Amino acid sequence: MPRLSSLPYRSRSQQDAITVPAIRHALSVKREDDFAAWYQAAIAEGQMAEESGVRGCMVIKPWGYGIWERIQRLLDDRIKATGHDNAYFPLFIPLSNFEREADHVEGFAKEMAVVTHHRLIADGKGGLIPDPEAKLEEPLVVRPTSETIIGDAMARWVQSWRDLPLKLNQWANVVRWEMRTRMFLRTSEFLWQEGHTAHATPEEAKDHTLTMLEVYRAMAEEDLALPVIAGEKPEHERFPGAVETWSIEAMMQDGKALQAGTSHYLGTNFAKASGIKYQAQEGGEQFAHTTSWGVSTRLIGGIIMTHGDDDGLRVPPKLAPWQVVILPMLRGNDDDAALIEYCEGLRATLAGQQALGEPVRVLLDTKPGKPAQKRWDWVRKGAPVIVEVGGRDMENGVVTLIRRDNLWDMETGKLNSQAPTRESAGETIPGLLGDIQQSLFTEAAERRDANIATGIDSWDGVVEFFANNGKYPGWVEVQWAKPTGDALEQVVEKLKDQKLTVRNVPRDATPADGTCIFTGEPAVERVYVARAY
RNA sequence: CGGGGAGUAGCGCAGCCUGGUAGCGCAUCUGCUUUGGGAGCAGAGGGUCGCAGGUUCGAAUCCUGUCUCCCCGACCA
Repeated sequence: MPRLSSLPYRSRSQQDAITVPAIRHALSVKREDDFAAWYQAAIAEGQMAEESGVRGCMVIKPWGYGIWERIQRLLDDRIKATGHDNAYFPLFIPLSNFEREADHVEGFAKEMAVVTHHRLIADGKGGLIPDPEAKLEEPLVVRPTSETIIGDAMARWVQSWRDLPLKLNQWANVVRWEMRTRMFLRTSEFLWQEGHTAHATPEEAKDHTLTMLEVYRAMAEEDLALPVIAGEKPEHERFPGAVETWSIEAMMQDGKALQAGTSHYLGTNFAKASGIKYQAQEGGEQFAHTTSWGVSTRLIGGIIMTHGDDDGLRVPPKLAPWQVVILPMLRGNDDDAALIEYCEGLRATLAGQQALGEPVRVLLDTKPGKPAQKRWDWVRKGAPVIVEVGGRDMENGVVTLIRRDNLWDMETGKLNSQAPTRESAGETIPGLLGDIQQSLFTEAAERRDANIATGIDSWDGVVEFFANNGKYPGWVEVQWAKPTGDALEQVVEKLKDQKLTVRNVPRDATPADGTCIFTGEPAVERVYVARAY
């Protein structure tokens, strides 16, 4: 078994930090001490979101929503590029429509919000109650996902083989009445994208399921700097009503797995439930084969727990609403105007350039306030590059530049800063943004790879790994015989006792060559086992 | 949904046991000082103590209910 040091203090430079005089970090809680509390502090201090007063629902603040808008834009481009059109379907689904697919009902029935009345009346005590006279003939459910209502539309829109494939996507909110919620990771209402397609053949539909899985992998790794493992979910983790469920799985800094996106091949289950039929080219009526796939605001939780550090968020440049924040050290005197003008020169230069394929998003922050306070606010929010400019910088024709991904000088315990000339900063910052995007990915990928144990060939070995590998143990890759039915249930129970789950069967894994750690039979595939969110 | 903990100023908390009408630190505002930087001094503003009932002359404090958050469990594309 490889010897693994505990997360999140993985990198060499961070380990060295232990010998340096105490650094005054921007957050009061450290990842190492209490990861859950750190996560909440990072969200609050990073101005991402706050509680709303409604169970499981959150207010996403401008900085957090700005990151979601960036994800939307980048992913929407990828979805359009793979031939999908956006549409919008209703929030409310008639109960009878929702009832049609049996597994789907079983999967979601216990977490539904139901609308039963359409009017309120005074209760005579100064309050309001649903008007008993205004009870809906048929209750409406708030969508937990839209397979059934989109299936209903597809049944109308698909008549002929010429109507296929039908490739739709919608950006929407959905509601699932969760028992236990966590900001971004599991909220009762969340924002997401759900793609729905119909195809003539199972081959084409399965192929498309994998196409979208690959879109998610690329989006996660290239845009979010989130290394993921794409693979198939085991039978018991399938989406209700799906024939195959695939996922991308990411490792958080506490070693837990986060399912970051899913893509489902639905067979003809929903086509049969909704009546999505077409006249085949060779004659005869056929059911379409459908797919669905989605990613949600949960991705933001993944970004926080992957890139965040003890000073708050570190937002990958591709996602940062502002990639560069210029902070003039305003003194409230006559010199300020010249300083702002000097900064504006850099702002205009950068705004006219491209980084990572788009115009640089640069903010000249002239909001009143103490410069140092403003700096730490942007550190906590995770702006990739912070440029501070004081009077002496201006005299010398330079600026003071801080990279959020490399904040501290570990030798001295002080902030790491460079002092390029203003002209040089204008030229190098676009490239620097690309470097930061890459360095965040590399750091996360190295951390993940260092914390996946391979070669464990027994159940006892797995138990030992999770028992003896510190607070943040990571994942194990093991081989199994892909049990089904009762045999699978026994395995799931065994895992549950250790708080473990099977994550997925990696798509690009080398073939199994050993024995199943659960049954001792010849293994058929490799799976990842981990604690999970 | 079960067990535990918690809701008092923007944030973090004390006060609650032993009811008498709210306090500390940070933040905010004003003034002065300071000025390569997460400042110092002085003064000031801000809270129907989660909400609703009850007990009481009087409730942040005691009782009941309820909402929300956190942790553990069950559940969870």
